[in-house]
Amino acid sequence: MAKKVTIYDIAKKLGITPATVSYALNNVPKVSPEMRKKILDTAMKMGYVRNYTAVSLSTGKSKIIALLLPFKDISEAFLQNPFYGEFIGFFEKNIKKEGYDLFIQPLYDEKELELWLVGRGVDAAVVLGTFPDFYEKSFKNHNMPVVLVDVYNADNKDYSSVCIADFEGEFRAAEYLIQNGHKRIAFVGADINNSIVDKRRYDGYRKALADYKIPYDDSLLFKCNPTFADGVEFASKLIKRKDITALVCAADTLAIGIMNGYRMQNKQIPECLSIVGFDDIQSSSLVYPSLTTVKQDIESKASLAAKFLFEKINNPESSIRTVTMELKLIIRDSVSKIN
Amino acid sequence: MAKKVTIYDIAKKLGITPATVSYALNNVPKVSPEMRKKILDTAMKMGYVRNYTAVSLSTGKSKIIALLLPFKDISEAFLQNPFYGEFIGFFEKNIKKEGYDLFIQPLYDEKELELWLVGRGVDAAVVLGTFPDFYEKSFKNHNMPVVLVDVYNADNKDYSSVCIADFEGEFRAAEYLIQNGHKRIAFVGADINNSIVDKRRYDGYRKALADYKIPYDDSLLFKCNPTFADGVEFASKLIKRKDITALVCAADTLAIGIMNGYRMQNKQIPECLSIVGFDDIQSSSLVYPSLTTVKQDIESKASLAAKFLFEKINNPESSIRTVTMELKLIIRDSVSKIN
DNA sequence: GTTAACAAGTTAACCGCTTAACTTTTATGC
DNA sequence: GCATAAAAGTTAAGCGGTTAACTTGTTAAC
Repeated sequence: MAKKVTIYDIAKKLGITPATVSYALNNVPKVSPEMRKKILDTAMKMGYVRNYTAVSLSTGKSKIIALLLPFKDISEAFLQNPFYGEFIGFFEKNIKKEGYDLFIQPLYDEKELELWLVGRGVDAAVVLGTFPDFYEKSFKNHNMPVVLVDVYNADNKDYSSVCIADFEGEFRAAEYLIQNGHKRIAFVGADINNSIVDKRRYDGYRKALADYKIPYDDSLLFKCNPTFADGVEFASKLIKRKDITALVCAADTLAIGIMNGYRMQNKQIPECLSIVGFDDIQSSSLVYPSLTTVKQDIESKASLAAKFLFEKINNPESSIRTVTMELKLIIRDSVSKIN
Repeated sequence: MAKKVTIYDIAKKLGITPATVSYALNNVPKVSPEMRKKILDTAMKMGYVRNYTAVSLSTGKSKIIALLLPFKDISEAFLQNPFYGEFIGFFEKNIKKEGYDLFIQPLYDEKELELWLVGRGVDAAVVLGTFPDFYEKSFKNHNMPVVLVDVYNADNKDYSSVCIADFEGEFRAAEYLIQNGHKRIAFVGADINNSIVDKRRYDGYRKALADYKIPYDDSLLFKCNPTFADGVEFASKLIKRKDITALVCAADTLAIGIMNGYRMQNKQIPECLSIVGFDDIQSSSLVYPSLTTVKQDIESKASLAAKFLFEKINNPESSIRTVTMELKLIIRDSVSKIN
């Protein structure tokens, strides 16, 4: 094991105090330019590497940001929705620029969260998707800078947040179907009484129907888990509804599952059913027919989240910021024109 | 900010020394059962959380394992191949059981790696895919416990490793095409002079042709980046080769891209071209037709990697272990029978 | 009845770095 | 020519634990 070089070693070699070395390394203007240069040079020559553990203990700042995923298990996030992987990549780039490192963590119970925030001493947190009460309790407790992403608890006006225009996005999706001549358009998503996100999307869909005077009744609202497998199963239920010609889906994974279910029963898409997804996951352009869907700009989302978070880190008194990002309808081949 | 509770606070409240508290919390048998209970109880009551930073500085062990991805950018891994997300999830579960946390990091240059290993004080590392020289230099230098996953530098007999039976897997893929009557079978992958993995797969393919006395010539070997986009482009080149009836693909992403390219030119798969992929990514079962491919057991891979790593962590003198995992051919709909 | 061994604590140094407060030297102003 | 301030360092305490070495009171052994 190579002996680790400390600021003491550097100080001894130069016949000065560790304090001076520390000041030099931190660019504190208390060291003469010549001395600073000598220190930096010998530090480099000796292969000095700053010990973050010691820095962290001493300053109380770890330069670590925690990213909390809305799943019990990390891989669930990556498998269920490519969104997370992409977001994390962009977000990491943004915080690395500022000298921070990222700890990716799944949803904890209260005790484990405390263990993390306090035990590992993270400086700040990004919360994705879900914001349980015990998060807030812990965050408040430790006065933690936090930014929320895709979180819709209206009562959380205490944190900056960035989310997407679900309502407008789904409005456009439904509108597009209407413009293609569809009149019996269904909506499928998670339980809109529990999922705020899907409720927002549902509302956008309803608004489009209303604006264009397309009749709606509750038989057009379906509930289904947003997963591939559940979509496949749901398809066989939907196929029986001969009146429905188009479907607005709250998630691409679900849409792709449904398409698969139709194919299994030899029903063509979009001839038998026009379908619009939500998210624009990578598979959406790969499946056949490729999926028309509502897309969000993940890169901007990540950089906004980072920006808001650093505002809080650098100035705890800075004001709360909230942004709702625009969505874009990506037109592919899963919608047919009818007359 | 809630005042952090330390072992000093606990000690003061009980009129004892911090040392005793530390011993109690670490289950060192130097504290009477009654005292231990009192300590543990008040620790809990006061909301004590162990400060890992301090522990780390004091013991030199951080309880952090670094996972090094073969990309410059984290998101590349997650987007390019779902394998990484899955592996990480399983691996994390395994190390969490042992009280370790995971730091996911992209490929570094030398200086940044040192900064990590030494600066953050990680205890051990898992290396995925690529093992650059400077990794080895740093690891040797710091006597770091390391396990290699999918790394094929034959000269690295110093580290435990787990990899997959590329040769046998691709042999089976080619054999399956042969059994379905194909005679002109091409292979496409990354440059086999640079990618050891794809060379192994290519060799398996060649062996199958040889064993079954199927003629081979170099016009059957194609080079293409293993990405969706490159696959789409490559398809237009392949379509011109009327003699080729089947294709062995070194990656699913590539295979799916090629399938897409064929569809764009109105060529049916598997009628015009039978195709076998490699990896069994999630999309492979979603695309149409679903992709026949070679699948690996990621969960076992991750738990083996964790096991080998802990052997080294707990006993640096433990012997090097190497495992090559079996692969399974998943038969779906992308291969047709010809006579 | 003395000694040795043990149980249950305590003491204090250490991990590597930061930083407020202090000292010494040199420059500045009038 | 003298007070004042600035520049460049030094000193030492502190961050929150760990742990080897020491102390003290009991118990067991012969």
